[in-house]
Amino acid sequence: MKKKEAILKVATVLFANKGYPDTSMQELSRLTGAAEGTIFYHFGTKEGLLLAILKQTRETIVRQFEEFLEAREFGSGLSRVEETVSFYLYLAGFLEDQFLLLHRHHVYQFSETNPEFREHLEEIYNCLTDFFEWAIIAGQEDGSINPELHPRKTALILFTMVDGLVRFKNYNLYDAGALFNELMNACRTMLQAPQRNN
Amino acid sequence: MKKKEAILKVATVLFANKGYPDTSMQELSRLTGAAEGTIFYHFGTKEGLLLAILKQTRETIVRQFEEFLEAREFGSGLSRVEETVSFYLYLAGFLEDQFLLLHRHHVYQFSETNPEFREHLEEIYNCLTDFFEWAIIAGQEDGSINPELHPRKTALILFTMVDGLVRFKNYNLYDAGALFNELMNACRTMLQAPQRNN
DNA sequence: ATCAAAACTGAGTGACCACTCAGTTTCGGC
DNA sequence: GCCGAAACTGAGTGGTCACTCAGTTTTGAT
Repeated sequence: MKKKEAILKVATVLFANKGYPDTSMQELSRLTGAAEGTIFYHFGTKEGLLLAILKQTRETIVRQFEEFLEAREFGSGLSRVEETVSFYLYLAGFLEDQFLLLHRHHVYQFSETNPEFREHLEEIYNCLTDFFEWAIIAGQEDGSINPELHPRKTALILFTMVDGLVRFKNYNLYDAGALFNELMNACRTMLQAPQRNN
Repeated sequence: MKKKEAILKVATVLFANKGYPDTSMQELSRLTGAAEGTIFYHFGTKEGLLLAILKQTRETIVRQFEEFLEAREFGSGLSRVEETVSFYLYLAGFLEDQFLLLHRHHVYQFSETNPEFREHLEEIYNCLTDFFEWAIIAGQEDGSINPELHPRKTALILFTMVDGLVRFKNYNLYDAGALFNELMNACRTMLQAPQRNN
C-alpha cells in the first residue's frame, strides 16, 4: 500500500499545480519511485487516478468541516457565519493543493461524461453550501441575521465571495490576505438584521 | 488576412472550452480550413497563438467597458456600482469564450515565465477593478455609499463576488441567473451609507 | 517452508503532438 | 503583364504520450 499512497500524494500536487494534461505518467513514476506499470496497476487509467484523488479530496474536506462543526460552540448565528467563512479560508490554505484542484477545469470536464466525477463534485459543493446555509438559518432564528434573506441563495452568494477570494490567492492576482478584514466586514454588513431606531 | 482572423476566432472557442493542451493544431487546422503551416506562419508557436488571443481579449474587454462608461449617465454612485456589476455580468455572457479563457489556468501559467502574458492579465484585472473603484468613490462623494469603506479593497471584494458568480455559471454548478437579485441586494446592503435614525 | 495472490516492474507500442521547410499561390503597386 | 513580397501549403520529423504485458518480487496465511 506504500506505493499507492505515494502516487496519490504526488499526483495531487502535480495535477493541482502543473495541471492534468501537463503531468505525464513518466514524471509521476520518476517522482514516486514507482514504475509506470504500477500506477496503471492501481488506478487503471490516468483518468482513474484523477478520480481517486477527487474522491480523497471529497472525503478530506467533508470530514474536516464536520469535525469543525462538532468541536465549535457558536455564539450568535452571525458569528457562526463568520467562523465558517474563516474556517473555509483556513482550510483552503491548509489543503491548498486539494482546493487548487477544485479550481482546475479537468475535473469539471470529466464530470460531463463521467457521473462519478459529478457525484464527488456535487457532494463537495453541496456540503460546503450547507454549512453556510445552516449558519444563516441559525442566525435568522436567534435574530442576528436579517430574516428576509433567502438562506440558500444567500449561502451561495457567501460561497461565491469566499471561493473567489481563494481563487485570487491561488493565482497570485492580489494579496488576498489583505482583503480578509474587508471580506468579513462585507459578510457582516450584508447579513445583519436591520438595526432598530433609537 | 482572412485565415488569420478565422484561426484567432476558432482558437478562442477551442482554448476556452476544450482547454489549451487538449486543443491540437491539427484540429484547429481542420476547423479553420487553414493548413497547419499557416497557423505557425502567423503566430510562430502555439503559445504565440494563445498570447494573440489574450491580447485581443484585453482590447475587447477594455474597449467595451470604456464605451459603457461613456454612454451611460449614472444617478447616484451606488446605482453606478449596481450598473457596473450588471454590465460585468452582461459582458461575461456576451463575451462568454473570452471570460472562460480568463478562468483557464494556462494564461496564468504562461504569465509566470512570459511577461507579455502577465502584462495583458494585469491590464484586464486592473481595468475591471478600477471601474468598480471609481463607482465606489463617486458614491462616497455623493453620500450614497458608506464613506468608511476602503474603495480599492471594497472594489476587489465586489470583483470577487461577481467573478465568482461567473465561474459558477461557466461550470454549470448552479443556476447562477437565479442569484442575480441576491447578488445585487448583497452589493447594495454592504455598500449603503448607514441610515440616519428617524 | 510452501504457495497463491497481490504488488510491482520496465521495455515496448502505436498514436499523436508541435513544429519545419521547400515549394506554390495570391496580392498589390507599377 | 511583371515582379517581389506576403500568404499559404501539407508531407515529413523527432519526440512524447498513455497504456500494455509477460515476467519478477513481496506478502501473508497456513
